[in-house]
Parts: sequence; C-alpha cells; structure tokens
Amino acid sequence: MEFKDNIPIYLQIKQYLYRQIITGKLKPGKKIPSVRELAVQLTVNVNTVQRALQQMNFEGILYTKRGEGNFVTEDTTLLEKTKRELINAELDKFVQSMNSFGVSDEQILKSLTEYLKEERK
Amino acid sequence: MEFKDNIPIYLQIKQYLYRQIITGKLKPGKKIPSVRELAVQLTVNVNTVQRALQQMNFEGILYTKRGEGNFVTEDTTLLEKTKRELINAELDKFVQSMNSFGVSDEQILKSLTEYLKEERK
DNA sequence: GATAGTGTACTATAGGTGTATTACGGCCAA
DNA sequence: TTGGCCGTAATACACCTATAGTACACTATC
Repeated sequence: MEFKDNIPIYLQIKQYLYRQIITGKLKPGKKIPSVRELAVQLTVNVNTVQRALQQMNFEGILYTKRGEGNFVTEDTTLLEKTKRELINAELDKFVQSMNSFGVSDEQILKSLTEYLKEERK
Repeated sequence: MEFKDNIPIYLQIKQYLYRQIITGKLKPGKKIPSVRELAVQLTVNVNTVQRALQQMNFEGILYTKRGEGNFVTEDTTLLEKTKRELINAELDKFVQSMNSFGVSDEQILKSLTEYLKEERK
C-alpha cells in the first residue's frame, strides 16, 4: 500500500480499514487479518498497525479477543451511523474547501457535474 | 488561527496563503505581511512561516525581495492556472474518497445536492 | 551613518511518528 | 502438554516537525 507523506500512516490505515468495513469487504462479526498479517501486507511495522486497531477498538468499530484476533463489530446501527458520518465529513470538507477558493454553492455543483463528465472519458 | 493536528502547520499556512491569494485578498504584485507579522498573527514561530514562504517562493506564487518582503507574483496566468489546479485537486480527492465509500458518481451528485439544501437552513 | 524593518541562517530542544527488536500472556488444536 | 498463532507491552533509535533564541545580511529612510 502506498502512503501519503504528511499524514501519519496509522491514520491512513484506519481510513483504509474503515473503507473496507463500510463497503462490506470486511463483514460484521468477521475476523480481520492479524496485526502481523496486516503489517506485512501494508509493509508497515506491527506497532503502527496496532495503534490504528487500538483506536478503532476504542471507537467501537472493532472488538478484540485476546489470543484470537480483531473482529468487526456486529452493531450494524453503529456501522450505518459511521458511514453516514464519514460521508458527511467528506461533504463538509469539500464544500468548505471550495468555498474558501471563492466557489459558490451553485458553481460547486456545476464544477462537479463537469468534472464527472470529463472523468468518464 | 486554529490548526488541525495531523497535518504539518507549515502546509496549513501554505493553504491559507494560497486561498488568500486566489480569492484576491492578497493581490498580484502586492506585499504580503512580513514573516514576523504572520508569525504573530498566526500564533506560530517565524521559522514555520518561513518554511511555508520558501516553498511558495519556489513554486513561483511569491517572490522575495531581501530586506523588503515577500510579494505576490504578477503572473496572472500562473495564478489562474494554480487556481484551476487546486480546485481540480479538490474535486479529485472528493470523488475518489466518495467512491472508496462505495458511493457512485450519480449518488455523489445526489448527496451533494441534498447536503447543500440542508446547509442553507 | 544610524536605525528600523525585512528575509535568512544556525543551534538546541521537545514531541510525535515509525521502525526494529524482544518479550510476555492468552487461545486453540494437535 | 506443546507448538503455533494471536494481541500486547516495553525499549531504543532515527526522522520530521515545531519552537525558542540568537545572530547576520540586506533595504529604505531619516
């Protein structure tokens, strides 16, 4: 996995895992790869993976069974809520950013529509 | 100025200045506040400001007159180009992010439209 | 020339991040 | 019980970021 500089890797791992979970690639109640496996797979140190998992554990999106592994929460309500929140945060960031460039709400929609058209080529 | 953790301050300063320039709050050819002034204004160390300015200097968006100050470039073509690039980068990030959440292009437009409606309340 | 304001450079220090390594304790199946 | 996975913890090291402080060089102005 490639990591951007300027953003801590453990945060990028969190993002990665959140996306895996939200898109259903990692399913509720299912075991996720072990810290050592993830460390190898992401070419990162075990400690770095662990920091990400610890936080996600704290956030309730994962739970840990010592000696067994980490599992995706079965709380589908929380999962849905998390997804909505993440999407909303993206919208927030995006609109705020565009506004700070002096782009009005109407222009944002226009730009995005054009962009999506361009992208499809 | 409030800074987000997890992103280097000097990068946030760059973003801030880019936005000031792009939105015309800092005009082409005009002197920008001195490093010491900015440092106080942004409650940050001089060195941190300087790193941001150095990079922007290198990028051509600013030019330095030693002993006088930093000035916004008069190359309006570059300014326009920069603005387009920054906006495009935002669009890129946004769409990519939404896609990674399993949101299709059509859904993105829908979500954004709804979001903007909500926001206006 | 003196002064004030500008950018620039250097050192030292502190904290966060990431790595490498070692070690310990829990779980499970052979 | 043993061996092999698990998560967890602690340590030491290196790097980047940010701060603080000091000093120097350049410019304009009086």
